[in-house]
Amino acid sequence: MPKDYSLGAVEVKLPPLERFAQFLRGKGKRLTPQRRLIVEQVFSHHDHFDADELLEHLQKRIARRQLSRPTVYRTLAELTEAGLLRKMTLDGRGVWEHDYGYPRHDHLHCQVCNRLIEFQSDELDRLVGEVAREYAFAVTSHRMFVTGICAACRRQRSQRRGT
Amino acid sequence: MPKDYSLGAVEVKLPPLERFAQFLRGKGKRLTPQRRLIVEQVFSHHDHFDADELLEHLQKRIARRQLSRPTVYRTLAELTEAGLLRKMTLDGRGVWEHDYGYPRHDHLHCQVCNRLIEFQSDELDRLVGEVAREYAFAVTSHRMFVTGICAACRRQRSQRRGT
DNA sequence: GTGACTGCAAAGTCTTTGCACGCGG
DNA sequence: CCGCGTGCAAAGACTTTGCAGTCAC
Repeated sequence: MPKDYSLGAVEVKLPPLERFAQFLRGKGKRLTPQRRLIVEQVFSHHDHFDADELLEHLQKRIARRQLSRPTVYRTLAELTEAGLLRKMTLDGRGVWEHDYGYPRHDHLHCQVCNRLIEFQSDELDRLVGEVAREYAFAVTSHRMFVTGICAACRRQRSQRRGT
Repeated sequence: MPKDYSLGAVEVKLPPLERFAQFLRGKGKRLTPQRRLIVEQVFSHHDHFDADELLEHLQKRIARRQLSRPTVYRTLAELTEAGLLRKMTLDGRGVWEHDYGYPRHDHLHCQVCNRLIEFQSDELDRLVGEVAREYAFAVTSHRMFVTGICAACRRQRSQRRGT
């Protein structure tokens, strides 16, 4: 039987927005309409996104002058600090993904369609620990990106070639 | 016996400069003093570096107006295209490392001293292949960064704490 | 000699910051 | 009503590009 690399779920006590509200309160910060809007959009579906994509989606929902680019960056930083999001860098630009309520995972990155496919491997985590032990290295986290061509793009390519 | 995660060597037919000269000739390009200088500096020792560090080192060797920042970027791109260097992105800035004559490897990244420690794991490579097969994903390459605190920095920290 | 290469200056891309007004708690 | 948060404009960090003179071949 092939191993299962798909992702399970993680128990979560609070919805993201409430968790964020809690975090903000603890810091004497405020839950503004802008912050609320961003959290709702971000957690409305599971996806990876950059600041531009997020801003674009949000500006379909509201008037432009209710949400600016700096606020998007500022709020994404806060959500990351709060542990709701995880930030990574792809081709030199920031990309965020869900962290809160989402299990540890790594990524296959399709260089054709740019899609990120998530997978989980306990064996990989174990291996990281093993290597780290060898170097007396205290692991905080790890990031693995496998670059290549995804199944869908491979199919399209072979069709175009007529093979 | 603990496994060996250190790096071996790779057979190389030509010194880096000659290999680059070959590459340039094949493209109708020229081996200028600037390109020669950069290759010599880059391959004078094994290290990771960004454009600034490289330029700084080079400007100790020559007058400033003999080597500009754009030329550094342009040459690094050519060396990468030629397969002599590999480029990665760390905290949003470009970092290059030797590729030609150097085996595949992954990195431990110390978040205190910023050092990159290289390690090699066949098991990791095997695991990547296994996951990719599961997703019918055609692997081009992979990048793994383990973030944490290296042995040296851990020692310093415990000394400062008096433990 | 000629077209590739260079330095310079300027532009580009993505992200962050200074500031004065506005509003959440 | 205090001071955090916002949008705006501008600055910043890093990298790339246009151009005219220069040089490798």
